[in-house]
Amino acid sequence: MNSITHNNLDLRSILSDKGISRTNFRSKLVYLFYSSNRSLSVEEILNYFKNSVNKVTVYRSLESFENKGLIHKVPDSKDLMRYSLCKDECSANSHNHNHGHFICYECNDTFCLDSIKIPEITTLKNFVIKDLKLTMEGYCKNCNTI
Amino acid sequence: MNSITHNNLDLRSILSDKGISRTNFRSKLVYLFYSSNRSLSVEEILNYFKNSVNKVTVYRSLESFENKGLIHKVPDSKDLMRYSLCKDECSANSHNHNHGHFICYECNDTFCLDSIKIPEITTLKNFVIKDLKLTMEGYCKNCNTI
DNA sequence: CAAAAAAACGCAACTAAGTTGCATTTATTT
DNA sequence: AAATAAATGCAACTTAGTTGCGTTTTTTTG
Repeated sequence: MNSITHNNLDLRSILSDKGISRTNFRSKLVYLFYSSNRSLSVEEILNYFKNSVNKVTVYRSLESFENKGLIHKVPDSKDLMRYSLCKDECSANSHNHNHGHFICYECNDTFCLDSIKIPEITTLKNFVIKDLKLTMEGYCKNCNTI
Repeated sequence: MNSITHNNLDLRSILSDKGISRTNFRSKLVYLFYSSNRSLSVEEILNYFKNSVNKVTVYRSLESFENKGLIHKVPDSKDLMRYSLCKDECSANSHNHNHGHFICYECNDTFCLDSIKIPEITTLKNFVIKDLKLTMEGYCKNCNTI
């Protein structure tokens, strides 16, 4: 038995299916993304793996995962690199990012808010909009202790 | 005659009025902001002054200008430090940033879009929103050459 | 299954943006 | 004008991320 599963999902086959080399570290990393179910920064990943992996490997693995449509960049309050698992509608060549993001001050997680549709801007004459980002910060549903 | 003016505005008295030390460099820097009438990055400021000023001085001057309500941070496509002159409604203790920003791919300027009101988010239960940013990227009215 | 090719890894060294401490110079206050 | 406060420049440092390259692991191919 050589497979890692999470919620009946064979995580190691996910790597092969996406065309990502199934190395020891990458298998563990994809497991970390699925089991933690939150956005991850490089620092958080390095802490999780203690010193058993080099930071260069982390950066290159994240880059590869992103290129193959497994994860995507999300905004961070300190403008660090941070990644979340892609939803089904993302693919290798086109990530679906037409949604808002919420960054929590407390847990530092970034939430993709698919329910928030970004409004169409019509009052902006002579400007060509190629990309549009709506980012919120505050306290998320888990950390909101008011 | 010891004053620098721009559009009948005495720029040196602006520094005194805001409680900012009126040094040689700071006088020239405030003039640069008013005369270029665009957002500026540290790199652009250093290039403008060639090597006649130290980067530390630039960083500390920008910090001081911001604290005194003269300029404010604006987003940058590469997440660098970038600043714009404040409008009247900004003061030392409260900057008015409840507006969208547009970043131009071509000239790298960032435009504060006071006309764009950020929509109220009501569908986000149990999240406490403390800050909200709407950022657009593309080609501005000057660089849009279609 | 073994050999060849391709991709991933780790190390060290590097880059870019920004920060800090401290001695010196310039402004402001009294 | 002297005393005080703030700004400047330098060098050294920090943090986040990148690059080159020799070695190891994985994947492909016969």
